[in-house]
Amino acid sequence: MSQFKQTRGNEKNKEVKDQILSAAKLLFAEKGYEGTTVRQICQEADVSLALVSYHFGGKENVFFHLFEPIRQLFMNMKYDLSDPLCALRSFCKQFIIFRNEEHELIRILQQELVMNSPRLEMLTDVFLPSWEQLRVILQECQDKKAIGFPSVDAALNFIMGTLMQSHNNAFLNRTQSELSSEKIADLAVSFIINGLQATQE
Amino acid sequence: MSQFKQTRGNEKNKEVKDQILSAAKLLFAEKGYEGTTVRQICQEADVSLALVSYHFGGKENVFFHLFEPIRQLFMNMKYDLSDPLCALRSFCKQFIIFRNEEHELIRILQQELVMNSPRLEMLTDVFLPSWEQLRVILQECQDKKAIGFPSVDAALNFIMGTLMQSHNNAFLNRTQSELSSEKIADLAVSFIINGLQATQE
DNA sequence: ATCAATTTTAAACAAACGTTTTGAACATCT
DNA sequence: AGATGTTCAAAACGTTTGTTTAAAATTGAT
Repeated sequence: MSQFKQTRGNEKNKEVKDQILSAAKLLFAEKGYEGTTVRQICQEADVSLALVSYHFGGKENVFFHLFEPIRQLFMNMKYDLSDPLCALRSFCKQFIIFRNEEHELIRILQQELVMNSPRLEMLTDVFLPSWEQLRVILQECQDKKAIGFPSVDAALNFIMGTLMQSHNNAFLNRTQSELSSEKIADLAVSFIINGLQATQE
Repeated sequence: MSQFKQTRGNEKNKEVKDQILSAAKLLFAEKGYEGTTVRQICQEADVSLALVSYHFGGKENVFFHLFEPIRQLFMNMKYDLSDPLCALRSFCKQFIIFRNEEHELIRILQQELVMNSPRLEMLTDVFLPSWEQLRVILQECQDKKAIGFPSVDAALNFIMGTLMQSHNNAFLNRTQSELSSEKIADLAVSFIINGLQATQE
C-alpha cells in the first residue's frame, strides 16, 4: 500500500501514462507526428514499447489525449460582449498567455495545419469554440463600430494567423527581454490591434 | 529518330524526369515530404516505381532538384542600394511575386521549417543569399535613416515571417479580388512596410 | 498466503517504406 | 542488320513502422 511505485531512473514518480504524454508532446513538437516513432516516445518516457498501445490504444490516441485539456479549457471561455474591444483584447491576451504556457501544443497545431494532416478534423473540434468566440467578438466590434476592419472573416484570419505565428515574430516574442509575461502579452495585443486597424484603409 | 517517344496515357509528352518533379512538387506541398511516398509520386507521374531511384538516385534528390531553379534565381538577384527604401520595396515585391508563382515551393519550405526537417541545411543554402541581401538592404535603410525600426534582426524576422505566411494573410492575399498580381504585390509591400514602421514605437 | 486482475516485458507480427535487382524494350550508331 | 548503351517495368530486397501476442511480474483484495 506504499504511496510510491518503484521509482524508475531519475526519481521521476509520474504515472506511466503521464510520462508517455509528456515525452510525446515534446517529440511531436520537435519532430512532428509522423517524424516521431512510438519507439522514440517510449525510450524518452523510459517505458516499454507496448505500453503506448496498452494504455492509449495506439499512437494516434496519444496525440488526441494531448489536446483534451485544451478542448475543455476552450469550451469554458467566456467574454463580456458589452465592451467588445475589451473582449477582443482579453481574448488575444489569453491566447498569447496560453501560447507561452503550451508552446509545444501550438507548434504541433502549426505543423498539422501546414501539413494538411489527417488529424485536422479532430483539431478543428478542439479549436473551433475559441475561433467562434473570436468571431462573435469581432462581429460585435463591427456592429458597435468599436474598431474598423474590412470584414469579420478577414480580421479573424489576420488575428489568428498573427497569434499562431507570433512566437516567430520578433515583435511579439520578447521573452528574452526584461518584461514580465503579462507585459509581453499586453504589448502583443496592442501590436495586433494596431495591425488590424492599419489594414482598414 | 522520331522526335517523339511513345506517348504515354493522356498525350503528355514531358520527359519522365519532369513528370516526376511535377508530381513530387504537388504531393510534397500537399502532404509533406515524409507524408508523400515514392509510390504516390510515381503513380501521380504515371511512371514506374523504380524510376525515381534510377533518374534521381533517391527520393531526397528529387526534393533537392525542386529547389535548384530557385537557388540560381536567388543568387542572381541584385538591388540598387543608393535608394534603400526602394530596394526594400523591390525585394518584398519580387518575393511576393515569386510566392504567387511558386506557392508550392513556399509551402514546402514552410513545412520543412516548422518540422525542423533534416533537409533544412540544404534549404538554408538556397534561401540564404536572399536573406543576406535583405539584411544588407535593411542595414542600409538603418544607416541612411530611410525607415525606422528597432533592429535589423527584428525587422528581418518580421519581414520574412510576414512574407512567408503571407498567403495565409487575408490582407496580403487578395487573389480573388479584381486586382492584378502587380497591384496585389504593391499592396502587400505597403502593408509590410507600414507594419514595420508601426513596430517602431 | 493465495488467487485473480492488472501491468509490464520481450519477442514477433503484418504492412509499408525506399531502394535494388533483373531482364526486357528501346534508341542510336556503325 | 547487328552491336551497344540507355531506359523502363515487375518483382523482390532489407528496414522500419505501429501493433499484437504470450508469458512474466506486479498489485490488490480476501
